[in-house]
Amino acid sequence: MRNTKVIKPTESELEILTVLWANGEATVRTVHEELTKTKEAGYTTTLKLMQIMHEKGFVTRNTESKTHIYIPAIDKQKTQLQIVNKMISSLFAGSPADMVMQALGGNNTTADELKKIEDLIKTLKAKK
Amino acid sequence: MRNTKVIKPTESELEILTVLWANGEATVRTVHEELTKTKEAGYTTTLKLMQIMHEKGFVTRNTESKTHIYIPAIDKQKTQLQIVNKMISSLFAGSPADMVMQALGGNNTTADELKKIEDLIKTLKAKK
DNA sequence: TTACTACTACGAACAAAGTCGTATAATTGT
DNA sequence: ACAATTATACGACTTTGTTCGTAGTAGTAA
Repeated sequence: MRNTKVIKPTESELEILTVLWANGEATVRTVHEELTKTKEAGYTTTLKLMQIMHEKGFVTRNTESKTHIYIPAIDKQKTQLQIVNKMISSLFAGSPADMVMQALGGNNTTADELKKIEDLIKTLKAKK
Repeated sequence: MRNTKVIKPTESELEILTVLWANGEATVRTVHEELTKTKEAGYTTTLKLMQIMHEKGFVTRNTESKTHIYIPAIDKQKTQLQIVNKMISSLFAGSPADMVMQALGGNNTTADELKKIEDLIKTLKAKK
């Protein structure tokens, strides 16, 4: 049961996925309008990116009606995890603790958030 | 005092910087041997990348002897923080805790690492 | 029907990153 | 001195990501 298929969305693809994850599904038009709130982009550029994502298997789509509906095909958590892990290995010499320290040290993390992490660590330690 | 020069090393450049940061300074040979512990790469490829990094100002180098010595020219902490923060905002809706949970949720964290993070949290909580 | 609008498909152009071969020069060992 | 080794420099090529124009088609309104 190898579940180690490497998924590597690009920066732009990630932006699109974020919209799809938030909406469950969306048309190119919807995604495009969401994206252009933040940055410039031509409609056909967004379209093309989404078509490529379809080829890569990052999304599926319903083509019954003329206007296609896109659905994310890769898992949000799993994708996030892969990206974080990659960053840990390329930027933090493989030490999650080092990255966490940057993340927590550099931001004003609320006491509430710290508590959540603490609990998580307790759970993880219990599993060992 | 705007210190917002955007530094965006590529994936490969980050790997090289990590070696330089760890060693303080290094020759191409040293960096290359370190990299090839993890992945395939030709020597001249590493060399070229480091030359480009020099052009970009990511490193300086001492060319007194034939074998050049490369020195990181951008700050480790600052670079890491910048990249981590960008990821937190673009992929984790601005919540460091969410990202940390992803990072730790992967089963590759040792008990030792967990301990370090636990200590860090204690320290942070004490500061509040 | 005809014109208009909204959509998809697709190729071309471009840019950035990474890879590598080759020329050449300095250094080392015999 | 000469061959072997170890460097740098640099151009060319490949791959990947991104952007966009254009053609064609389906639906819509007059």
